[in-house]
Amino acid sequence: MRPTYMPEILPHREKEIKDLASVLVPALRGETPSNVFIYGKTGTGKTAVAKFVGKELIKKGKEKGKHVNYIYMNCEIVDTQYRLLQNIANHFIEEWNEHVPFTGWPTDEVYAKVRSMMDKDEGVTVIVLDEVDKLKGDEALYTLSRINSDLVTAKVSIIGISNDLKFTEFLDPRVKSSLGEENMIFYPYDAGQLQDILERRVKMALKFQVIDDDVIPLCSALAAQEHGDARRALDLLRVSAEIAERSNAKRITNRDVRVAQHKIEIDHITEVVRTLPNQSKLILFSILLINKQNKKEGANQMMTTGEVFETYRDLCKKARYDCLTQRRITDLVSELDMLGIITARVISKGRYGRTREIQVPVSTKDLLVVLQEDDMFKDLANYKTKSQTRLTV
DNA sequence: AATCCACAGGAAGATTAGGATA
DNA sequence: TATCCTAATCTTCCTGTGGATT
Repeated sequence: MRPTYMPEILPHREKEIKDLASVLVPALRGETPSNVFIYGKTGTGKTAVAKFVGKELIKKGKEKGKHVNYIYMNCEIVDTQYRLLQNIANHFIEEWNEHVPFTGWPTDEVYAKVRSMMDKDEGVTVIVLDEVDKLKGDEALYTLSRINSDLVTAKVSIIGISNDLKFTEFLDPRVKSSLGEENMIFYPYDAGQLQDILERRVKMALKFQVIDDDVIPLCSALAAQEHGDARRALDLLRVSAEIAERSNAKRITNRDVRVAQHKIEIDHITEVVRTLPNQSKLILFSILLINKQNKKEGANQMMTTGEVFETYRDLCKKARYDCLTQRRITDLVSELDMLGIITARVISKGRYGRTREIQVPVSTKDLLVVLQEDDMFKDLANYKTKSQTRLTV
């Protein structure tokens, strides 16, 4: 049930598979397939379909005695033009016993190498660029899109995959028209389809009857609410199973799913917090401190931008850290709000001004622990807010 | 109805980091 | 390696405002 597992059958994506296959089919006749652009939110099966069709293509190619190359690359990892070309070159290395080093060669020489290797290979090459929007600079795409005109015998077609619908808007028009010969959109799964996917997976992964009847519908419903993300649904089920297993339960129940969802959410927020820039961390730390103290005093659980800024400034002084202006804090606070770590909405307290009312919805303890992983907060752990010091003095 | 608090949040310019280029 | 460019970050200065209070 891990996200890396690639099933043999992709339920409810038959049409997409057929569409993509029919675009790529000319490759089996030795012709150049159109370039394709695939859009779709996360967990809608873009990558899975692309890989699946690729595998089929190679298989069918072997049957028919046609040689087809299929290169899959994730542009989040292979994110520069050089690495892209190098990766393509590497694909041919085994066959031709050539060698391209990780670094050192000028990019155009690698390009020339790729070209000559492809021509020697004489086949059709399908290049899949997953998450193309992560690629740095559109130069790389431009190079690839015009590679066909530089080739003599070989043929190349490109499949671009992105979850950003607006991605092509910022692209060079030439690249845009050449890449977007065919467009495909993957729509999110609905709750029923997710349920079906889960059921099939469960049959393979879990023993019979270890799962309560309402668990799968619940997982699918929760995931469907969240943009119909199949990966999310599977994660939910897997984590539920792990939770049930850990507590030595015989069956996975409804409650495990609820716990699992909470855990996934916490994990997600924790990860976001961990990768926050330092200034934002400091601000969050201030908010948490005030929150903690308010709770202790039984005061109401909200605070204003002014209070946060005051505490933040003191913390900066203590930690000998550069202090930003309140204007900037305003923006960073609303950024934290957008990330879903805190809730901040503008309210008016009438005569007493207009401010943001800031609240911390998730467990303060978890977040404090995460923040204190950072050395910066070691010294600040025992810091007391103004009003608290006043109390002790 | 008028006042006025405590900020929100826009505009424009300064500073800075990182990457490209010569 | 030095220099230039760009985007992101941050500051300064500013006007705007919802509604409890006067």
